[in-house]
This record gives sequence, structure tokens and C-alpha cells, in this order.
Amino acid sequence: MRGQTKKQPPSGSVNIKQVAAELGVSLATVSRALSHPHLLRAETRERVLAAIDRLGYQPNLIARDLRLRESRLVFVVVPSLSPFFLEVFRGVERGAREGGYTVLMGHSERDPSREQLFLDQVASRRADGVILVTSAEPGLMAARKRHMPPVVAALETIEGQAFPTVRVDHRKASMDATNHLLALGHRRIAHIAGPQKSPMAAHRLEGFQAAMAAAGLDATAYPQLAGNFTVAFGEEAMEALLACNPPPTAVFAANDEMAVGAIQTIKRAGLQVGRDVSVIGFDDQRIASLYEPSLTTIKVPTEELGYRSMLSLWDLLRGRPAEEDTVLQTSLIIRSTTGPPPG
Amino acid sequence: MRGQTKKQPPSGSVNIKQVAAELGVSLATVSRALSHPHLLRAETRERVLAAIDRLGYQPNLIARDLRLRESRLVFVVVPSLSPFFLEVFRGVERGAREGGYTVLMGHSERDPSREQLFLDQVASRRADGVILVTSAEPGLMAARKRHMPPVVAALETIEGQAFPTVRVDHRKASMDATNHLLALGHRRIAHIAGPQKSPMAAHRLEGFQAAMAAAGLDATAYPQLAGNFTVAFGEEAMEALLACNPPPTAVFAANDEMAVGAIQTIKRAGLQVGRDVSVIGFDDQRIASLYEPSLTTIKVPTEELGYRSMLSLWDLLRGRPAEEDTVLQTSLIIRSTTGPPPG
DNA sequence: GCTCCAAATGGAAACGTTTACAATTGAATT
DNA sequence: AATTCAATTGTAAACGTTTCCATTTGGAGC
Repeated sequence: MRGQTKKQPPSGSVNIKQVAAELGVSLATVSRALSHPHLLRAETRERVLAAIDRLGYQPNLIARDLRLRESRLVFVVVPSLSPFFLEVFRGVERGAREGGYTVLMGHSERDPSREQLFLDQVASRRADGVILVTSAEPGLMAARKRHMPPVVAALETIEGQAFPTVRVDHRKASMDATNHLLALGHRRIAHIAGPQKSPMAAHRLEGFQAAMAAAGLDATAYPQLAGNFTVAFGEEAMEALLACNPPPTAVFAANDEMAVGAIQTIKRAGLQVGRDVSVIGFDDQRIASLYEPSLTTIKVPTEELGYRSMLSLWDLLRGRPAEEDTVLQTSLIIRSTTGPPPG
Repeated sequence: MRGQTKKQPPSGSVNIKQVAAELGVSLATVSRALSHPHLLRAETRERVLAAIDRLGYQPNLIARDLRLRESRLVFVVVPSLSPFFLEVFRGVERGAREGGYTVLMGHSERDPSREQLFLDQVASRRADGVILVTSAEPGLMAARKRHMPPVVAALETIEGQAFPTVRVDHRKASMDATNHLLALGHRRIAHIAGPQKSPMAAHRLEGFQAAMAAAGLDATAYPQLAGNFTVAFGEEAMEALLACNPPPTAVFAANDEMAVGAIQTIKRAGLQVGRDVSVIGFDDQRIASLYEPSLTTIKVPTEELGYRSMLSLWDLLRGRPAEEDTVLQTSLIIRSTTGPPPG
């Protein structure tokens, strides 16, 4: 490495200068052959393009980004690696494609410092904008006064920040879910909540509480369980609930994964889901319809959420005013895990 | 925008020059305060750091990347947005974290030109390396002589390319799956294959054929179905198979999704899975254990695949020789969807 | 007070592009 | 033939860092 001669390029990335030298034209001409071909005489253009091909020249995007101050890249930051977020990602991709942007996904693990890391990447021009699909604790991002890149929040408002937001009304949707159980005649209803720190989980919990209160019922009759949105936690939580006396006749889980966990436990206890105990989930992930029995749940338009987020990001990137708060509709999908209470 | 004065910085990204000016020190000093603090007198360092904080300065990573010619970024390119690949991603992340790298995921949709796009991104220094989790058609990448960035292939060899590879033996694993069915006494066995263009799917098919041939059976007795690894295709394919006379007593699907689809159809036909018809999948995705009945399948160590790929990429990035071909073990997971043939 | 030397700082080149501006070319118009 | 002007090309400045090398600073040792 040390003793390498200067003449010999580092055996690989050939740069614009070398192409120019090869032909005896200026850098500008080579650059233009790629970015503004119409500025060149046809014959020159051909000659340059041929040389580019011959030498295997690929423009260094980093240098271009630095000069142009844009990368045509968008990051999607998700809090966890679940299929749910993949669909949001898919929607973003659909939107981005239309405008010639490339989308990359980063994983924050619900860790605000990792979220900040991606934001910093964008602030320093590694990407032009970010779509934060997150449920991050509020406030942490404002900790230090930083240059904020174009950000759109998907799925849930980010408190303390004025990002354009594309979301669903988690609170209302939870009321819908709870009301469904109430309408079936259930009175002993428990909720398995998501992480306490997550505003989204908090909103889902609030909806449950509000609906219960409206029906004159005590939302705190059963242990207040707050989990991490996993099947495993759903199983555990359900064990705790079945140990109660009397046990609930219906359970509303804050997402499908925990609902599936709960059902696994119910089955294992020899009870029949939808008859002995009703279960309703949230999200309508694919497993909800595939699972046996198929899961009653709240459908969240994930793909659309991603798509609309990207549209808003577009506005931001174009310097146009973006819609502040877009709320998409959820819907109650009634399948086989809910029915009237026994007896 | 036009009439903006030069003095007023673009109301946002403040650069190193401005920090230096603010303090009356040189650019070099500010740079060193962040990258080589020990080179500065304690008092200077404090003063610079304070100013950096006060002005909200964040180094422009693009400029740094250009100068340093590295980004400490790694891309993982997946062919489809399935949970299966998320786990590989998770493994890569675990490996990358250890070395202070950040991982971003891109989606190629099995489209070689999109795969090339990500490769180009890396070749032009947007990232330091790529892990290609792919089943791309061979040859297409070599189309034009390009500067090849550090690439590791995960899951499957990429034909015509000499990338270090971390994979499983799809052919052998398929033989294991088929032999399991044969050992149970099945003779009428069908295979639902993946996309014909995918070498991975081809290898899985080969394994099936080899095992059948070894047992003296005709692997082509049933329609040769090649799908797109989705539940929907599994459903369709199974319909076609049930229409045969006599229908197969066992089906080996090239992945769990298609296996689940097949089972859905079998159930819908009023038959019992594992008794009337046995089904075996491939991958051991999470749904395999959650599904009812739980799915017999081949476990692929996805997370480990990602982790080991990242280790190999490390070697590449360090200029060390990377292991050429790492083969991880698969295992047969026997659950409830396979049993002896009826009668 | 000098000399010497390490420690601390500054100046400027380099990373590889794009593009404003200047310079050249060449054909059309007078 | 001189003039004009569009089309084509070249020159060089920027984008914002990091770091080599040179220069300054400030003690320690004499």
C-alpha cells in the first residue's frame, strides 16, 4: 500500500479526472456528458460516453451529494423489526419510486439515541429526509438544539415536535374494539397493553379506558399489564389473567402478536377461544387472518400510511407546505375470536 | 431564497468554518476537538466544544465520507419484504454493532437492476459494503465491468461471482425434508417450488428430485408448480394438486408461506392435515410454530446467517482474506403437519 | 536570558463532483 | 470581410471535512 506509485490508480474507482485525461477534454465535459448531455456536441458526447464505458467510470455519489447537497435518498426508521413496519416501508417505497427516490430502512429498537443517530445521518445529508415510524418517548429528541432535517412522523404523533404526521386514531380505534366486546355483552374485560413509554400504546390504553368508563365499568379491575408487543408477553399476560377470580370473559390486546400469545395460553388451558374467552387484537397483521381461529382485530392501513407519509415528505422536500396532520381510518375486522360471553 | 444575504447562514446547518470564526481559531482546531481531542490543550478543547454546542454544529458526514473515503455504513439488500429476511437483517445488525457500523436495509424486489442500483450506491461510497441476501439470476451483475464494492452473499451462492458466501445447503436440506416424508411411508409426493429464476428455489427443487430419484420414485408425477413464495400461490398450487387423481399424500413446499397456503386449501377441502395429507415447509419462520396445526419444516438459522455474513464483510473491509464459503447447518423440525399416509 | 524541544495551533491541499462564468468556435447575417 | 450570437468547451470555485506539514508557543534545563 505504502510504496504504491501515484500513477497507478487504486485499482478500482476511476474518477472523472482520469476519463477527462484519457480524452484530452476537461472535467466539465465529462460531467456534462452524464448530467446534461444536450449541452454537448453529439460527436463529443459519444466519445466521452464510450470512454466512460471503456474505463468503467462510475461517478462518486458522495462527491456529488456534497456538491449538490442532496442524495435522493430517504430513510425509514422503524422501532422494531416486525412485518407490520415492513408494510409501512412498502408504502413509502411505492411513493418514493414515483419521484425517483431510493428508500433505505433503519432500525431504532425503540431506542431514542438510535433514533437520533438516524436523524443525525440525515441532518448531515446522508439522506434528504426521514420517515419516522415510531413511538418514541417524547422530548428526547429536542434535548440538544440541532438542525432538524425534513421529517414526517408515521403511525403516531411525536409529542413535542411539529412534524407533519400521518397516523390513525389509536384512541378511537381502541374504543371501537372495546365497544365491540361490550356490544357482545362482555363486562369482565381486560387489556394487555404495549410498552408504557410508547405514546401509541398509551393511546390504545386510553381508548380502552374511555370505552369502559363510558359503559360504567372499571377498567382497572384486572392487572394492568404493559408488555413489549411480543407473542411471549401475550402468553405470560394471559396466564396472569386466567389466574384471576373470576377471570375475564374478554381480552383486548394492544396488538395482534400479544393477542396470538394470549390465545396460545387460552388454548393450552383447554379453553375455547371465542366462546370461553373472547380475544381481540390490533393491527390486522397477516397472521390475524391466517391464524386458527382467525383473529378479530382492528385493521390499520399500514401500506397507505407509508405511502401518504412519503407524499408529505415530498412536500417538505419541495419546500411546499405539508399537511400537518393526516388521519387515516381504521376498521374493525370481526373474525372468529370474539363472541358473546359464556352463560 | 434568491435575495438572501451571504452573511446569514442558511438558517440551519452550521459548518466548521463558522465555529472556527466564532472563536477565532482555525478549522483544524475545531476538527480536532471532535476527532482527536487529545491533541488540544484542555482549555482550548473546552472552549471549542462549548461553541460547538452553543451553535448546534453537527459535522457534515458527507464531507467527512468524501475526505475519509469511508462511511461506516453497511447495506443489506433483501429480495423481498418478508419476516424471513428481517431476521437475517437482525443478525447483520448484531455483527455490525460490535464494530460501530450502522446497517441500512434496501429492497430489491428480486429485480437485478434494483440490486445493481444498491451495488452502485456502495461502489460510489455511500456505504462501505453490502450484504446481498438474494437469489438473483446469475450473470446480470457482471454485465458491465464495474468497480465492485465489498460484497458478501448471504443465504445462497451468487453464480458467476466470487463473493464470500455464508449460506445453507438448500439441496441437502430439501433432501432431508423429502426423506422425512419418504420415511413416513409416503410415495405420492408433490413439490411446490419457488420462482424458476431463483437459484435458491432451483436448489431446493433439485434436492427434492434427488431424494425422490434415490427412492426410485418419479418426481414429475405431479404438476411442476413454480410460484412466488407467497401464501396465495400455495393455495392455488394445492388446489391444482388436489384435483389430481390420485392426489398426493404429501406435499413439500419450498417455503413456509406456500406451505401455509397449501394447508389453508387442504382445510377448506375438508381434509385433515397431517393425516389425509402431510405438508412440510421450509425456513421455520415464526408462523410455523404459531400456526395450527404447527408446521413441520426445515429450520434455517437466519439470524446466524446474517451475523456470520457481517463477520465476513468485516474481513473484507479490513482487507483480510474472508472465508470463501461458509455453510451453516439446517435442521428438520418435526411438528404436526406430517404423519404417515392414510390407509 | 538562551537554547531546545515537545506541545499546540494554523495553513493549505486533497477528496470528486457540478456549474457559473469566461473563452472559444463557427456559422449566419450584414 | 466584419459583426453577431448561439453553441460548445474550458477554468476554477465551491461543497465541508481531515490531516500533512509548517509554524508558533511555552516551559524545562542550562
